[in-house]
Amino acid sequence: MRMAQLSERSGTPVPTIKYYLREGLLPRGERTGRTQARYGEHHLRRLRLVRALTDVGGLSIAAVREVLDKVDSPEPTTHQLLGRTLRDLTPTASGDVDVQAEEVDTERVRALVERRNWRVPAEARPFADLAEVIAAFRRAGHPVDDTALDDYAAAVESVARVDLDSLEEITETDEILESAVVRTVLGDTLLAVMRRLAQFDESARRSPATDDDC
Amino acid sequence: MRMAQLSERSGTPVPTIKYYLREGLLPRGERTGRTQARYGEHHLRRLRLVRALTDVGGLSIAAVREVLDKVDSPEPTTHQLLGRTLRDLTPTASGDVDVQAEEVDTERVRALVERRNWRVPAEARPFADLAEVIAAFRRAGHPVDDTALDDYAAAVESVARVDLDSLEEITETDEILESAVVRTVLGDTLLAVMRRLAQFDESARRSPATDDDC
DNA sequence: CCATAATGGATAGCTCAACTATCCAAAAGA
DNA sequence: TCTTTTGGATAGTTGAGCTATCCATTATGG
Repeated sequence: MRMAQLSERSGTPVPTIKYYLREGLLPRGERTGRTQARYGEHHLRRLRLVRALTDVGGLSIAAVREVLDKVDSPEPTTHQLLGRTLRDLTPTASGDVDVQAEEVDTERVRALVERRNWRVPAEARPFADLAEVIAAFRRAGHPVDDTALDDYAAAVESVARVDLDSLEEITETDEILESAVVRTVLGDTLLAVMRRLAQFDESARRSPATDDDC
Repeated sequence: MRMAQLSERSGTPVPTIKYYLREGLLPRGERTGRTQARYGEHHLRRLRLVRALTDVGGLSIAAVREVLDKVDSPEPTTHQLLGRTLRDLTPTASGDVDVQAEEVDTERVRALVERRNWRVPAEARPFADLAEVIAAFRRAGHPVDDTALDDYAAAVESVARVDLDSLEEITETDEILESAVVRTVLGDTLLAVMRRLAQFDESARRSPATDDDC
């Protein structure tokens, strides 16, 4: 297909597609002439993937390029590569928060990891990220206590089991990484939205009053 | 204290504080002269709150202003106000995603809510949000099945119970709304980061190989 | 008490990300 | 043939989130 069709079928304006081509988010089409090119279903899929990661997942163009580079990497999908890819998907909008966690926060994360028997090294990216988030709670004047942390940890453990189960169902090995990225990034948004629904329900359950509030 | 001290104690540049004052994220200080004003601990707390919500929570300035307006609203903290405040904290980075969910996605959300016995009306904001996220999975070529949805729902139910428990511990009624906002917004980031750790652990648990990968 | 420095507020400017518009030569279609 | 469309290159636009400048006033040190 040509770019116009790619645009129509994906709902993305042609100039935006050209921009993605320039930025390396989308591979070039197959050249059929000096000023002509063809695009296939693969391009359409990739384009829809990019839109999902940016629009719903909230990733920046630069972040999308980074993870797609890994997804396209030719090396086999080993546990290491999977781990490295997931690790770099920091959910903080900017990603490069220069807020440094204090010693006390890092220590709490270390203790949590030990309590949960998590096999993650203290050098792992999300390890430091978690310390920073816990520090942010404290600085905002609303610290989280260890009980809540443990409860949250138990919840994400079951989430992670579902995540890994979903990946094991995938037979095409070259789709595993892409699926892991999509399910992790969009899954963050899904869990956040679902949490609002559950909060809403739990709040209604605890409130004795009539609640016909939309 | 004066603005210079407010800046130093919060780690925020003076021009940024002035910007927040203009944007209504921070109340004006108490005027002590035609070109002088005093700021108190309340301003410092509020400033740190703003930084946490933007830097770590990923909220836009406009979104922060909206939720702070509700936090500052003089009406008592009823269940309705709490629900309305939490409802409007859409986690999607932009918030105003114009991607429309299809009928099939909305129907799946309706069925999920029924299976879980959630007391949320179909007109609630997160209801439509969830349909949109599920649609995004499908369009990206990696649909979620109902089994995963149910498992995620069970996980967020326990998260929501922890959330509401934390709120019940708060005695100062005028702090409940602020705490709900902070715990919800920063909690999204915390859960996402913790999920990475749990994925990392679960992956290591399932992989027979040696994994000294950072 | 006077000179100097700092302050709060208003206004305008800057920077970056994410597009969007224009142009052009070549190719496609009528 | 001749009009339209295409892909690619280049430059321009928009909005968010700061940042810099200016000025009258106020604090402050000698």
